[in-house]
Amino acid sequence: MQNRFIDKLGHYVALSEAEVDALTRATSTSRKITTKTDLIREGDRPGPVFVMLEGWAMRYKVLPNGSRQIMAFLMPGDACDLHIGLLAQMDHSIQTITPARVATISRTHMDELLDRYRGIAKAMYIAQLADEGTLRAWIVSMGRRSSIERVAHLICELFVRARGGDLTSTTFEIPFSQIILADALGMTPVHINRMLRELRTRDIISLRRGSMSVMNPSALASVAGFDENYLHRRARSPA
Amino acid sequence: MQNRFIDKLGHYVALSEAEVDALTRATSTSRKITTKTDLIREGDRPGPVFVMLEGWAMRYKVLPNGSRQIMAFLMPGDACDLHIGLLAQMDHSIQTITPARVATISRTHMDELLDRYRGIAKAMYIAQLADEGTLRAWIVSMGRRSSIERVAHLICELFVRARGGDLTSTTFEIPFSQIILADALGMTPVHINRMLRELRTRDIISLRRGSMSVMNPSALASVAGFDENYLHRRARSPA
DNA sequence: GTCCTTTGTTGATCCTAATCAATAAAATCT
DNA sequence: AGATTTTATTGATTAGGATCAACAAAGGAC
Repeated sequence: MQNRFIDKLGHYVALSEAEVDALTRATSTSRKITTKTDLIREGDRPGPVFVMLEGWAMRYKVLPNGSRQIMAFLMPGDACDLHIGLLAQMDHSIQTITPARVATISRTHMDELLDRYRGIAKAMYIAQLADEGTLRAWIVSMGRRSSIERVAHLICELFVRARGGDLTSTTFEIPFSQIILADALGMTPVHINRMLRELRTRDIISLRRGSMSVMNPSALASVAGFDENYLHRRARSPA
Repeated sequence: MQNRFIDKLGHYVALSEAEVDALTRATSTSRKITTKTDLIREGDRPGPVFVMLEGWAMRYKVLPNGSRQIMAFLMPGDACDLHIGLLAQMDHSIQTITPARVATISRTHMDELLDRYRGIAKAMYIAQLADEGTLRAWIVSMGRRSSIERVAHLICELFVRARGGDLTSTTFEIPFSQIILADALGMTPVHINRMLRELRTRDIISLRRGSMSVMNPSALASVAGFDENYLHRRARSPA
């Protein structure tokens, strides 16, 4: 057990000892970041690749009318786009949701790792494809699911991403305010509150201020119509 | 002027002659595909990379209740994910919307191109990042824009992607039925029809059965609140 | 050419979720 | 500790878009 990032990549691909070492070195220096801190802002020239070692963050955008839309959550083990450095400017911002510990890998160092270690490259490409699948799944949710299904689906997704696909395990805490949830799902905090109340009444989740826990994962998956295939937790078997 | 794929990559990165040659060879054999044909289906093991040379296609998913959500449009020059072959199974389907001509590049050939030609690799990574930006922009639209804004925003996006960023150019035809539009924007065909009527009444677009044309791009952009930065049409300048 | 299916169009009604509003309860600040 | 801000909660009302329905028009199939 190294760190959450190496764990996650190692889940996709069996990494060699040299690869684990290289990743360990690449993420050995990290910064503590306080909550609600922008790691990078829309319009900025992209810098290094960020790796979340502890804590949560979100990708988001604020529209001219002031409303905010969250487009992704980053949890421990997640990295932002590996080739991000190729872009002229960021099209969105990234901000911490909780206190966090973040490692950075420079663009040249990242390129070197991808070049030199096939296992790392493969694992990171799979991670990127899984992230894209997640974006598509959010589009499906926003377009074709009711509000309570959307809420349940997002919670399921986070649960599976954090727990490694085990929907049967015990409770799991998500450190989101209802405002965060609203801005991720394209709803109002008032309506989120009502949908959460409904799930709580059915003993599917429990709520504390600023966080919630899953009590009954299978009931939650049933409300959501959750199918986890888009998270691609099983890599392709060797042809 | 080779084909739309090479044009598009060449827009991101100045390709060497050898790179253009390699891409020309890689896309020299192509198939004609009739409209409404699945190129690949959800659950399938991913095959080669598809390159759209002519015609349009869409990524979509059908939910258990029968409703469909479209998550992306592919137009001439677009390719599906370059590392798609790494996944165990597709999490969505891809289907042609019009008659199309499609080239395929095998996984091993793709890897070879990325390995050998830095310009191709860079251009394709930028294209992939732009696709991700597009997915995020769709999430923003679905979450935080009104229905008429959503319609206008999608048309703007397609216009800019097809025209190379020139929002001032003349009319441009989009070969979508209103049903396609509805399934892309998470709305009903009835409501799409009303929003299109509104745009038509204002002389912003014109409609024919099965397609529409943009008459007044700047008025359209104004309705949409369109900011094209997410399409990343300008690559990073050399540091 | 005729039949049949798909797509487009409009009107009437309903319902989900937004908005408006007021209060409570934490959390953060100084 | 007290003041201020943020977050959660509930009720009342409104509105945007869905649903239901009916028909027209175009395109494909045979």
